[in-house]
Amino acid sequence: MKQSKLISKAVIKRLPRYRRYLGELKKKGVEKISSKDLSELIGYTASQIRQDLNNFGGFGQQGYGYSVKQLKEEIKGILGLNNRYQAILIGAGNFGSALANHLDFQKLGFELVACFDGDPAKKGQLLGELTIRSESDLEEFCGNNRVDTAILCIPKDAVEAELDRLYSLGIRSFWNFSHYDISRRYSDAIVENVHLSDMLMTLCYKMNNLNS
Amino acid sequence: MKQSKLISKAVIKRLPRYRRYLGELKKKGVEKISSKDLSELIGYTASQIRQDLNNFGGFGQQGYGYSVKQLKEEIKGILGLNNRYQAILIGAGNFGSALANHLDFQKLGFELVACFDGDPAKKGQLLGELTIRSESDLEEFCGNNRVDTAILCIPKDAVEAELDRLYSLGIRSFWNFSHYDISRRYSDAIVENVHLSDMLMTLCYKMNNLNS
DNA sequence: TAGATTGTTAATCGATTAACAATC
DNA sequence: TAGATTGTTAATCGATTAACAATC
Repeated sequence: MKQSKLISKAVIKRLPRYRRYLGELKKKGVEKISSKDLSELIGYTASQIRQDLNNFGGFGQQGYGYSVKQLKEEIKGILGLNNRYQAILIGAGNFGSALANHLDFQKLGFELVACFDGDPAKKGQLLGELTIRSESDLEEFCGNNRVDTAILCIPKDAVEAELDRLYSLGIRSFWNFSHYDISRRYSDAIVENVHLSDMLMTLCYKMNNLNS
Repeated sequence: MKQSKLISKAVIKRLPRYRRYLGELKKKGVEKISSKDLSELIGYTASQIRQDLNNFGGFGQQGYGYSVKQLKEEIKGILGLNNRYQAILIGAGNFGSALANHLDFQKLGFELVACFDGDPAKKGQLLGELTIRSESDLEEFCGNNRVDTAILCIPKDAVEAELDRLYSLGIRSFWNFSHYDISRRYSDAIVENVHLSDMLMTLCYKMNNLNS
């Protein structure tokens, strides 16, 4: 991995898709693949694939192609999926529960180490393998454990106060399911936003504009 | 709204954000806003805002700015949020329930008219205002009701068979939470993908590459 | 009228695609 | 060696930013 120059956002967004398709190829026992064949599978141009991969180093071999296994590992490394960033879940409602139950955090570079909910009735309940903690135990937990990331599954109105708490506890990385604008308040925060309603609106737009 | 030329994807992706901020301004009672002021609020350049809006028509007034109320309505119209596209939910697990309970479909151009789940034990249970139906009632329901969109909240392995069924029932619009590649199978399908694990990987990458 | 701010054209920047020499 | 396919440079395309004339 060379990666001296800055990698563009567009490239980074494509990396998980590369990883996914390479994983499938590997499962099928495919050992090598050319940019052309991968192109047909994944839906990027062969040229773009070679361009993308060469941001990080020359993983291929002229006249041969790319080793599926090696390339998959390289991309894992680039994405940093071998990390175990410790994440806490804030809000154990429908969305929070869905994430906790269905995402394979380990494969994604994270470990879910705790979840918190403001509803006293939920305290002590099980969410997957975790016991739901009271919101008020947040400071104590963060004092005793390293916490790298907070997953915010709480309503927009509750985010600002919660964010201030988390930030003051040293947390700088957020996976945000609300529409609250974290980056505006803390410019040094690392934020990934999931705006589901925006996505559904985009689908609505597409449906409206089929013939164009 | 003129919209003779084709609107770029980049512009469309920004529209929901415009709508959101304009909604907030309207709530606060703000009547007009200049591209410069909106720029500081929303985080796009003033130039970009004017460029974006002029794809659809001259909504502003020189020397004055934009009417918040009018602009919000225009954007609603462009996105097509006054529609009531009839959507059905396939899969009433954690994610499906989260969507059904927390999204305001009416504001997003849709109406959730039914939900289906393969688990017989769930049949008849309430999900919000809807009663969960059996997967096997899908054909009958689609025969008696207009269905514009299917929201796929089922595991990847189950998607292909289900997709074929839905497609054969005439459904061409999909909100897809799995990693199954719908567009590859049906090139005339309108698809919006939500790849949560890809997003989390992107966050992982960002955390790894803070200093660059 | 003078000031403000749009609408729009031109300039810049970035990302994708095409081409091809390098090389396995 | 000949064929295949990469790595990389150059060309194209698209999106963003800057500039400014039009105009409210």
